[in-house]
Amino acid sequence: MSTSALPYRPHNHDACVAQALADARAICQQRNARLTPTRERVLELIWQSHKPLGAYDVLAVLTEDGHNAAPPTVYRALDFLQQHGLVHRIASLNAFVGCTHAGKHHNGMFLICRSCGNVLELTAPNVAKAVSEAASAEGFQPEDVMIEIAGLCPACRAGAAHD
Amino acid sequence: MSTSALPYRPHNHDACVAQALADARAICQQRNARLTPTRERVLELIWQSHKPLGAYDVLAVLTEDGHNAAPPTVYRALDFLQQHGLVHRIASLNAFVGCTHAGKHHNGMFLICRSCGNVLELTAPNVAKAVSEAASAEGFQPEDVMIEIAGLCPACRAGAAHD
DNA sequence: TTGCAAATGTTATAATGTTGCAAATTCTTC
DNA sequence: GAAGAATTTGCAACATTATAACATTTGCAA
Repeated sequence: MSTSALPYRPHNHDACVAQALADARAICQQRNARLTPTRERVLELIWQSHKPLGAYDVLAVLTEDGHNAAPPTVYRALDFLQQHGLVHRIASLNAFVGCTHAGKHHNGMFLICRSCGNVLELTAPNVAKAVSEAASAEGFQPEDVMIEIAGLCPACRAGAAHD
Repeated sequence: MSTSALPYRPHNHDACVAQALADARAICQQRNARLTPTRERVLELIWQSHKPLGAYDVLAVLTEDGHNAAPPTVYRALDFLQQHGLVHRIASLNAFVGCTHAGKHHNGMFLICRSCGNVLELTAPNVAKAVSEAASAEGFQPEDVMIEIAGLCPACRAGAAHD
């Protein structure tokens, strides 16, 4: 059992990844989308790291795997995974994280710890509502909402307290 | 008077730019920060465009100006302007816009029209509050909040209606 | 089994951003 | 005003992130 780089609540991360992959397979089957070996492997790699993973990080691992991969290989897989809501791109980091609410169409809100690098995805109805109201007040029709919050996670706050 | 690429409310854009520059000068003076000619020119260029401007777009204009500029020239100016709250970087576009609330420390919320490319900066207290509450509920200490909303601005919605 | 669409391989290149060091400029202090 | 410190700029090279274009292969269906 791997226990490093956990998000806020401790958990068995291998099981967590396995679950995510199983969910992804189910979602893709239901949609007649092909979760090919490369795509699945990329998803696995992203899930194994709770920290956002860059496209070239993924590429490096694929190369270690013996996979003869080039940037488009990775970006295509990532596009696919994004389209099906299986991963999110964190724009402020140029990196990707596994989606913890796979399948549902949603725009997560991301808490990004600047110290340990972990990212927590949240769905905050109040935030979504406030954003939607603010946009409406300007006559703006929102389609894609991106909320990324950098700061300190609980663990790192505690650590920083007794530096 | 230039009237193209206006944000949601019509205005005299030249005056708008001039005001932004005057404000910037005042802010920098007050802080003993040096708004050098290059920095000021970059700020001006960004303000002249209501659409976000990429670093290399800025660079191209500086080059036209006869300024012997390289990428670091632009990025350094942009860093300076960001640090003093005079411009914002829009992460989802890798581009920069003039800050409409210069001087005040704040995290704007950006409405980005996917059709015309204009960006409106908003301060929405309800959104800020909801975000802060959601983060607190997770024990997370927010430092930098980034909210970027892509969608359709009022003008483009109207246009799209009778396509 | 042929034909089509989707997915992948491959090469090259575009777009964005950074590092490191030297030269010039501005500010400070005497 | 001159010496020295600090900031800003010039400049070259390079690093990182992402895409374009086209050929090839694979999976699936008629």
